[in-house]
Amino acid sequence: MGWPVDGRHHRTRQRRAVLELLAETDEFISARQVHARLRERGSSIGLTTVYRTVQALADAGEVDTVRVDGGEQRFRRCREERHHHHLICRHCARTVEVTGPGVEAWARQIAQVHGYSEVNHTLELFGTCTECRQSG
Amino acid sequence: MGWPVDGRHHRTRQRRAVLELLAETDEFISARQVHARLRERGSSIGLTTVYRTVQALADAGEVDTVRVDGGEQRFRRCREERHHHHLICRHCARTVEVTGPGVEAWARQIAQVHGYSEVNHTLELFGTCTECRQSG
DNA sequence: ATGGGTGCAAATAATTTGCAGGTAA
DNA sequence: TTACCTGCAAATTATTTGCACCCAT
Repeated sequence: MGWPVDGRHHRTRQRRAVLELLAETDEFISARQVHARLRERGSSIGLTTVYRTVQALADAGEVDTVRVDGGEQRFRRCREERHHHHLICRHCARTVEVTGPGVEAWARQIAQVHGYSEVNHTLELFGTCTECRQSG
Repeated sequence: MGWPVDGRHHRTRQRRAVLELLAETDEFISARQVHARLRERGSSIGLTTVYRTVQALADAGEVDTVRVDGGEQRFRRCREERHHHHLICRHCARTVEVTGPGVEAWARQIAQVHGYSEVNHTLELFGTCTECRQSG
């Protein structure tokens, strides 16, 4: 919950590194990418630790996640506090956070009509960004 | 494309079996589940063939797919011709097809504002259905 | 001290691919 | 015939876990 600062968790070099990398990265990246980028810049860290760290951050709601085609999970630190969605470039993964005005209310209503409770939803937009369209 | 009836593809016992099972199944099921259910009812079929068949159907747009938490992919034959979304029970996978009136237009507009082209979106609702709430 | 953290190697899990036959058209 | 199809075994890919050791508190 209170991760990454909460009494029972240690502030280690590895976790700081992952957090820093995510803080300066604007696209959704996979655990393996986090691992690779950290190694490139000389930071010694194990892939296992990266997996554990990003997963913990996701569980704590500190980062958003999406599943891409191959079933791979990708992570991104959220800027918005409030609930929001993402517009993601399918080529470079450049991401914009957007909010869906009617969506939340619509979802609640639809769920109620069909007798479903405790609803939540996933909504992601995929497209080709300006730069990728030009270079593609 | 024109799958499952299109000149260059054979109508085999295995494909018919997968198609039939999907036709009578109302929840999203995984390739492994398709395989298991077919075997239960005595139909001999290889897991590989199931994977290839459901994937082909998905590519052809004959079935919808969602990714569940573990990254596993699940398939379901769509009833609706038009574009639609799903309200899925997170316990039993019972599914209802729903349409999001404003969502499509909203998505197009958001994408345009940010300069993204060729947009599509994924939108799924997850909740607990009436029956599962009572028995749970 | 000591309980959480780390990372290697091995285990899982989902899905794909190589290849030697089968079979629909 | 002749593509296309099937299925086993082996390979891939993403992610998790066992475990001995390390370190932040």
